[in-house]
Amino acid sequence: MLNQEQMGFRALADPTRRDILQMLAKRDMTIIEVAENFQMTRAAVKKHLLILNEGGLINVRSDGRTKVNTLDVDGMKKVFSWFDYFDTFWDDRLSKLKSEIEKEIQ
Amino acid sequence: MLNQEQMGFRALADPTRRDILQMLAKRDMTIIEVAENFQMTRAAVKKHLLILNEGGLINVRSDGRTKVNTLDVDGMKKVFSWFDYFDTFWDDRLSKLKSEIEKEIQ
DNA sequence: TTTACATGATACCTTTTGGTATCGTAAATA
DNA sequence: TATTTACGATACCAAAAGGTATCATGTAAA
Repeated sequence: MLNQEQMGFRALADPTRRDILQMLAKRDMTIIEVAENFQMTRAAVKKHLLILNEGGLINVRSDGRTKVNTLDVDGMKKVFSWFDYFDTFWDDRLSKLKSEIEKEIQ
Repeated sequence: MLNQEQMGFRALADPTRRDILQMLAKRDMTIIEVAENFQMTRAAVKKHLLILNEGGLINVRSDGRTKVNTLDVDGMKKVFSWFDYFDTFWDDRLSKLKSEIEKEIQ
């Protein structure tokens, strides 16, 4: 098995899966609800959900006979934080934040 | 051809390519210098550099008979900014950044 | 000019990926 | 009980990904 970081990035590599994440950011959804938004079969959607789960980007909660897919915010953060390595290059974003915070502090 | 966002995420999906990006964040490198850091052939590294270039994450500058690979900061930012969609979930990261910057300011 | 060097390009191979079709199962419900 | 309904699992397929081996090319240096 590959490491968590790799599984996370792998999960993000597919446009369908990125779309699913954005959908789950709005609200939790069953696999059927997710599949309604795509033209592929439910089986294909299921595979994407599996990969998202393996990447730690979503979780599944049981509710009776239905299963609800939810965004895993911590998993998302972990992938997101890979970019921290490049913080020195994000100057304008950082300085914007910085000036906002400076204002806030005063 | 696929869109730029997709090509960017595709480029980030491979661990070798993410390593290359981190190396180029430290300093510009020729393909030979990059290849010294891996056990695969130069041809394989070349393919990775191509995909990184197609994803807009690196640029290549000619210098005599050598070619120098450089990080494309703007391209990196574009992929990075995909995560903006999830800003509502990043609260604690923002506050962490905030406290770091506050320390810096003092 | 000749030779060495840095790089690119192509053919080929194996594994992974993204998809379909199909079958199986457990829980609501008529 | 019988039948939907929500879901999972598996076999299979075509295309893409990641790698090697090999050959070609342009530039620097002896």
